[in-house]
Amino acid sequence: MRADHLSSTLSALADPTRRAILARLALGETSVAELARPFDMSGPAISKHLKVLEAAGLISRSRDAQRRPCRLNAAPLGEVAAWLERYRVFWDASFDRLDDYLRQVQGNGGPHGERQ
Amino acid sequence: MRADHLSSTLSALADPTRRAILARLALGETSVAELARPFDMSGPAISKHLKVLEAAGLISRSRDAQRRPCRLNAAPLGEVAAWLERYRVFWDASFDRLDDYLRQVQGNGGPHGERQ
DNA sequence: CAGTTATATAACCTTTTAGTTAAATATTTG
DNA sequence: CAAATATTTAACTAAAAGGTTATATAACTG
Repeated sequence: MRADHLSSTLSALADPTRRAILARLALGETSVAELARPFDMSGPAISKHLKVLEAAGLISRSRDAQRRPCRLNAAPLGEVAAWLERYRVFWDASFDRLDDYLRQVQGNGGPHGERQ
Repeated sequence: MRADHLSSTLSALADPTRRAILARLALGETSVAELARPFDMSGPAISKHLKVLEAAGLISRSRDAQRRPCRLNAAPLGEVAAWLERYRVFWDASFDRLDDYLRQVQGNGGPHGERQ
């Protein structure tokens, strides 16, 4: 398991089952059984996914009779978004054009740089 | 390796070495050797990290004599940001307060629900 | 063309991940 | 308290991840 928080958050998110669980939880708190329903997967497998999400701080669990309802804790997603912000300029279309411009000017692509 | 694009992007990002490589590339295109310099890690290890980043579409490589300079390709980061947007409301402070309010009103935390 | 530099691949090892089934635990209900 | 329900833990397996060293490839340089 990785030490830093951002890594464990990203690692937890890098699984479609876990992202689907978060999407369900965005609709509201619910039980493990209901979270498991959409998946062709054993209960213990879901339980492990929930453990990963909990370890990453993305969900928290309470108690309701036999049920252990889960709820979304989105704070770590905010940290991911904050990390991503530093790169926003790189994927904005305006920057793509800026980047092309800089490469032309600086000639980093060589004198015959692909003009597109 | 996971099938969907978002998963492989998040998986590629879930490693501090690879994120550091991206941070370096945000300063501009550079060689594998220079990317490797800050890390106490063999060349092949870095080469593998670059392969993971390339497979996720986060970098692309060109040729400059013996060098294979890498450059940042931030488009997949944009996809991550787009995915995250759906959750922004959940980590904004205003929502946290709204959520507390809803729990009090609906009594989901039980009649003696933790008031704090 | 021999040597050097830069990088990639092969083969291997260890740890982690993601799943399984069977058994244990916690809680409610009759 | 026995049975039922909801979930977790244990033990196991297979595959993937992340690292290593040794070797191969590609391109330049004398």
